[in-house]
Amino acid sequence: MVRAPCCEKMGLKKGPWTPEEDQILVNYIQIHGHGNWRALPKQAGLLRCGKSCRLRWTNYLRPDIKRGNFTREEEDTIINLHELLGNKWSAIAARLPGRTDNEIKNVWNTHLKKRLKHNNHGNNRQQLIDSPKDIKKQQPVKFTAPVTADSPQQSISDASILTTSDNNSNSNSRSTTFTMNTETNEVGVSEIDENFWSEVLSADNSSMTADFQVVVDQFFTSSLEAANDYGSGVYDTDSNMDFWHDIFTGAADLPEF
DNA sequence: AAAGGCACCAACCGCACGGTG
DNA sequence: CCACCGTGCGGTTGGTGCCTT
Repeated sequence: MVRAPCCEKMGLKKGPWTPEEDQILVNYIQIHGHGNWRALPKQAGLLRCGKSCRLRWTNYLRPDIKRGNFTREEEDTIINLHELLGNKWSAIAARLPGRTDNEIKNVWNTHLKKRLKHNNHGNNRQQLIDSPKDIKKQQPVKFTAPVTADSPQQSISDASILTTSDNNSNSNSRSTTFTMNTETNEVGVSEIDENFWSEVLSADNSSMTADFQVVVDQFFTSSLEAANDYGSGVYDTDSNMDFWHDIFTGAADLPEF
């Protein structure tokens, strides 16, 4: 038994939105907020399902949407993030203010995939970009490194738990925990799995300590630079990963940036 | 000028997940 | 524990306009 699409109810409109419908939706949300999406169309007087309203608002009508073509810089960011995260469009969009996941997905499918194919014809790295999930099939990397600052000699043969805590406040102490799994891709390079990147990059900043936010931001910047360098053969993935692993686990201090 | 092919992108669909009663 | 509901996400579709023949 297949669930009927929500818009198949009698009288609900599908397809492109008219300017009048847009205006009704914008006016309603500006006054009342969106609250419950399912109840919204009825309250606003729209013959649409809640899902359609939410999509129209988040992908097109939201005031903070950036319109117009993507800059080269934005495209490069998408390419690098896609290399890190795979098809996690919402996580990528979280790093591109004003751009929606849908928009990024469209740009990737229509422009960037072709551009990469053209630029990296016959290159092993391109296989990885086309099918990032292949990484999961690889054997885990076996290496010994500190797990936490508290137990620096522990082995992390397959996974590690990273914890940082706010040292500045005992009473309001918080911690943020991420799980890091490492794998080897098809060209023999050690990589940290995409779920880790997804968790870190899409994490709610308010739940992180200030110190950890610095680490994440610097890690992100470094990863982008590294990804840029990789194409020219300069990037040493293994040493880069070891470096950041030590920073994350407290085995090394965060250097001056 | 007309027809067919192609590219683009807004919108839809199905699924997964978290919250709640 | 379970069912239901609301929401978010990623994959896909279909309409439109441009380009080529």
